[in-house]
Amino acid sequence: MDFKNVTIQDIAETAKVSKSTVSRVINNSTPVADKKRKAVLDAMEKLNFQPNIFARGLAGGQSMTIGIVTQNIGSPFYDSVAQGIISGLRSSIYAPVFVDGQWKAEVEEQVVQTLLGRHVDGLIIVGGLLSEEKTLQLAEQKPTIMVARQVESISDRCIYIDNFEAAYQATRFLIEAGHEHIAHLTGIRKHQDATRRYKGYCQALNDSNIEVNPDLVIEGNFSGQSGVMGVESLLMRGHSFTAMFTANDEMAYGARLALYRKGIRVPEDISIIGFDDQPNSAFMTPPLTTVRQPALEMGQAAAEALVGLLTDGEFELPELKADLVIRESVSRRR
Amino acid sequence: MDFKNVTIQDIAETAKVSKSTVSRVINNSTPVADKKRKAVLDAMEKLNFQPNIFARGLAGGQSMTIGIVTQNIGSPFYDSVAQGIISGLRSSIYAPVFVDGQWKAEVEEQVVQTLLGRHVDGLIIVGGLLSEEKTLQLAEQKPTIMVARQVESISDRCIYIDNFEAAYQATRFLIEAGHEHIAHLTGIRKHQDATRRYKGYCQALNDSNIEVNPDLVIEGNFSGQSGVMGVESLLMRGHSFTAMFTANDEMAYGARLALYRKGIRVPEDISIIGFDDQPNSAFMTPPLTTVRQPALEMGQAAAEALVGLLTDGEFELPELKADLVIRESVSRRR
DNA sequence: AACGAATTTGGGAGCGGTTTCAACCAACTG
DNA sequence: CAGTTGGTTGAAACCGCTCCCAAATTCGTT
Repeated sequence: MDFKNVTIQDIAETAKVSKSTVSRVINNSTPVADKKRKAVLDAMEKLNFQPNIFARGLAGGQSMTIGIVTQNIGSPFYDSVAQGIISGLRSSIYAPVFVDGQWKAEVEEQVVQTLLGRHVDGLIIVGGLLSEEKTLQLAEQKPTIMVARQVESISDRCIYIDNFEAAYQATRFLIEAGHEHIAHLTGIRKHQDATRRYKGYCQALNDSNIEVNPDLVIEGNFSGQSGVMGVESLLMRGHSFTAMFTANDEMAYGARLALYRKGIRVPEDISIIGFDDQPNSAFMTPPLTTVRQPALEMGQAAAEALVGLLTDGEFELPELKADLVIRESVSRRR
Repeated sequence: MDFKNVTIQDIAETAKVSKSTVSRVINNSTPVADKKRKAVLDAMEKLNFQPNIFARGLAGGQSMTIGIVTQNIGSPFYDSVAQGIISGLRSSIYAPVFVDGQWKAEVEEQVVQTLLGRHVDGLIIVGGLLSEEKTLQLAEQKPTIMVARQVESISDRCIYIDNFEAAYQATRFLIEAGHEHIAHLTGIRKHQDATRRYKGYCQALNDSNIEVNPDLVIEGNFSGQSGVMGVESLLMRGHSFTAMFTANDEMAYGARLALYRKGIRVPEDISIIGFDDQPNSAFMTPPLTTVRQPALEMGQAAAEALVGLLTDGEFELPELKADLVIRESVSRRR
């Protein structure tokens, strides 16, 4: 192919204009006579010109990249968000750079620094543990959108679903199916989402005049393993229950396995409802009833909003809602 | 914090040397007198200097980034590889940039171009459909490592497990457990891995003097849904079988669900063995016996090899093997 | 026809590094 | 002690692009 890199200078020469003019047509920054514009465009086409991103960054201060901080790319939820971001960015000039915060505040701070060091033009932070203060500070120096996390002071730049409400609905669904003794496996306490889901669960019970039984609430950590342990301790405690709500699907899988081991049937003996609607949940046996977070949409909306923010300062974040996907893991209690 | 960006010039001034010298201590390119080196280092420390990546890239031609092409970041296997790459790169000066090829040759070519346009210093391609010719061409112009894919002409730069062998072992395991009628749900035909796994399955049967029954082989597409459809057609065809080997875990989940729906027990009536050892497989009911691909290790090894290649031209790719993780989805046939 | 205003253009100074090249300096040789 | 030698150092060119500023051109007026 082309051996030497084609520069703006080369195309300026073949189009018989100055490189300033070339730069202008590339960036649409100043009107250029149609004739020259065409000449430039033709030359670019002919020479297969690709602007050097470093030179651009150096001179203009724009990197055309946006940094994305996720927590644990490996988990299905973060994946879907990432996919959404990718697709939301596809038609823009921005390319995503992903870094992983691993749900550790120090790591997260460090990767953000890396991103800043790479002069990303904007930031999307998915979840995470960054303190409100730091987040705010960050958002002030760099266009930032938060996904799946609510930060008071910049709530207009956060996109998230109402975890409290979603958990409330899930629990309510169980109650309406006739369940009264409903266990709950929580997520990690310091995760905002986990506590909101817990509160939604409590509220739903209260609203139906069912007292929250602390013995039926077990703290998990969002892992499958904690799901099996949760069920084991629940069983050990001896309080009977006919349904359970787990703070994510992963734990539901674990719970389901533990139950299987004990020969307890799902949903005949115990109903389970999860949270997230991971792709695999449709293939659990029985298929898991769960709360679907519109992860893909969230990512996409975040990306589009950020591009808007970067382009003309205008952006809009939709109100996304979680909804219940009803499958077969919940049975009606007579 | 620091308001204006600190440049090499600033630190040159406070250290009372020329910027050339500063550049030298940064890159260790030319010996510098200990005194000055220390002065420079101190100044860098004091001013919290961070070299401008664009300037570096422009002047030196190095971007300190490496491009990673995955297929469908969302799938567990690719995720694990990505995690491995991230961790393999963590201690290096290189930062990863991920792009998604979506298992589509055109998309893949395009994202590779994007990467090249961003002047990545090296490339890691995970899986993918790029033609051998194109791959070769790419590998010549940019240091490249292929993961989970074997390309003849640059096989020293590929890291993959022997899919044929792994499938052979899996099938053999079933045979040794006394099964003779073993079904197989294949992956997508044009994926190299899928056909190798299929061949391994055939070979294992042949070596045990069991004829491959075409009616027991169903073409799937690696999705859970294709797993349920696979089982449905298998059942429809009416040929009895007591075990099945699916080309990945996802399909095993689907198969398991379909069986559950028909009231067929696993593993009592039918044994299942999968491939990949996805994190969720340990929580299938019953926990899935499967072939573990050391995805994380592959990613890590690839990253380290690439860094080696980039640093001093030396690299080494370990021989990684898949191994069987035996859980509870296979039963002994008397 | 002449003149000022409004638009397009081109020139050139950066952006912040790397790298070549020549100058410098101290130590070593004969 | 002059002449080398080899290791350090600084000056300056350059990487490719953006953007300010002034020059050039076009246009509308009087």
